[in-house]
Amino acid sequence: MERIIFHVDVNNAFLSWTAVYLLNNGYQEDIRQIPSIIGGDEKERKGIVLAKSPVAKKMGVVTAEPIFQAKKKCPNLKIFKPNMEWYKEKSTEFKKYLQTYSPIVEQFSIDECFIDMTGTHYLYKDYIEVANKIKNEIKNNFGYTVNIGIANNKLCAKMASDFEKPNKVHTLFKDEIVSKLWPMDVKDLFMVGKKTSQELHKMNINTIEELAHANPKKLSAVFKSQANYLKDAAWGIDDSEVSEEKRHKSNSISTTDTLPHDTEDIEKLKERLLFQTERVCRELREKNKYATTVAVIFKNNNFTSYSAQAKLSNPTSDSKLIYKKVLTIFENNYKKDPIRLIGVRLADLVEIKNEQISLFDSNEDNYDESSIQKTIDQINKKFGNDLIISASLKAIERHETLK
DNA sequence: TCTGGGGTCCTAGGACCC
DNA sequence: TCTGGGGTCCTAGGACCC
Repeated sequence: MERIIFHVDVNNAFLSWTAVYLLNNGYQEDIRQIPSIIGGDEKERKGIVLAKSPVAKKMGVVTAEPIFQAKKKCPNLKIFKPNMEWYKEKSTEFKKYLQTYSPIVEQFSIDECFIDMTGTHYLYKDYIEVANKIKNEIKNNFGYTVNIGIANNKLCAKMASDFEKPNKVHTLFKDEIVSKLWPMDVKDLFMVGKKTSQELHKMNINTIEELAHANPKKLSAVFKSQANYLKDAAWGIDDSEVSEEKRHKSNSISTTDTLPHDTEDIEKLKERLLFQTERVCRELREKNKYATTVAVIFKNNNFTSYSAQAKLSNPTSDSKLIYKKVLTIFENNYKKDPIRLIGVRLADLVEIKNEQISLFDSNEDNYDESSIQKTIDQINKKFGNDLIISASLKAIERHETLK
C-alpha cells in the first residue's frame, strides 16, 4: 500500500511564536505585519537574523545575515530577541496536537514534524481535507500558520511543504514528480547546499530533471556515495520511515559561545569552558545518559575552526571528570590564537553506565560523582539556582591553572 | 558592533593488527 | 631484499540541516 506522509512546517516559526507571545501579553501590533526580525544581540556579537517577517523578506532580508546588513536593506526594521524557552513550549504543544491525528509523529526540528498518516484512511477519507483541517485548527487554536506537504514519502512531503508559503497545503505524489519537482533548481533539493549545487552547475546540471537524467558514473566520480542520494532524490525516491525514536537518540550534546571580544587569555577561556562543561553535563544527567567522548571546539578571529577530542576511560556524566578531560584537551590543542568562539561537545552517549572497574582508576581523583551531582541538579532546579558550580569543580580549575 | 548555535552524517588519513 | 593488503578503530574537518 502506498504510504501517506505529512510534513508540517511552522511558517517563520520564531517570528510567529514571538508575535503570539507579544499579542498574548498586551502588545498591540502584530509583528508579522511589519518589517521585523528575530535577531541576536549585536553588542554580544550574536547579531544575526534568525527569522524575518514577510515584509522584511520582500525588502531583501535573508536568514543568517548580520543585523547591520539587514538594517541597510530595511531601515525601519524592528528587531526582537529570541525566547528559546517559549519556542520550546510552543514546539511541544505543536507536536502534542499533531499526535491527536496519528500516533506516528517524528519531530524533525523545533518547528517541523513528519506524520505517518498511512492507515488512517478509515478515519479520514480525503487527506487534503484533513491537512486543511489541521492547518486551520492550528491557526485558530494557537494563533500561527503552517505549511503542510502531503506525499508518499518524507522527502517529497518535505519538498512539498516548502512550495508556496504561508498557510498552504501542497501535494507531491508520485505522479506529480515530473510536473512539480523536475522543473525546480537543483539547489532547492533537500540536502543540496552551496557546495553541492556549485559542483552540479559545473557539470551543467541545473534542474532536478537534469539531475534525474545525469550520467551515474559521472555523478559518482564527483560525489562518491552522495551520488546515490542525489539520483534517488531527483526521482523522488525515499524509503526512510517516520520514526519517533530516531530523533530522541541524540548522540551528542554541545554548547558553544561566541565571546564578546576575541581573547587569548587562557584563564578566561578555561573559566568559560568550566561553565560550558557544567551546562552540557547537566543536560546529559537530565537525559540519564553518559558520555564516552569529550571535545573542545575553537574558532579564531579569522573564522578558522578547529577541534580536538578524546575518549574517557569510562562513560560518565560527572562534571568533574569531564572537566578534567576538557582541560587536558584544551591545553594540548589551543594554538594560542585570538579566540572568537569556544565550546564543549559530549559525544558517543550511552544509556547505561558501563561500570568498568579499573585498577588504576580506583583512586580518589577519579571517583565518579555523577549520582551526587544528579541530586544537586534537582535541588538547583527546585530553587532556581542555575549557576551554582560545585566547589570541587572550581578546585580543579585552580589546580590545573597552577600546574 | 562585521558573519549564531545545536545538531547529523560522511570522508580521508593515521595507527595498529594479522 | 626495496616495502602487500585487509580490517578496525579513531580523529579532524567539512557539508548540510533548521
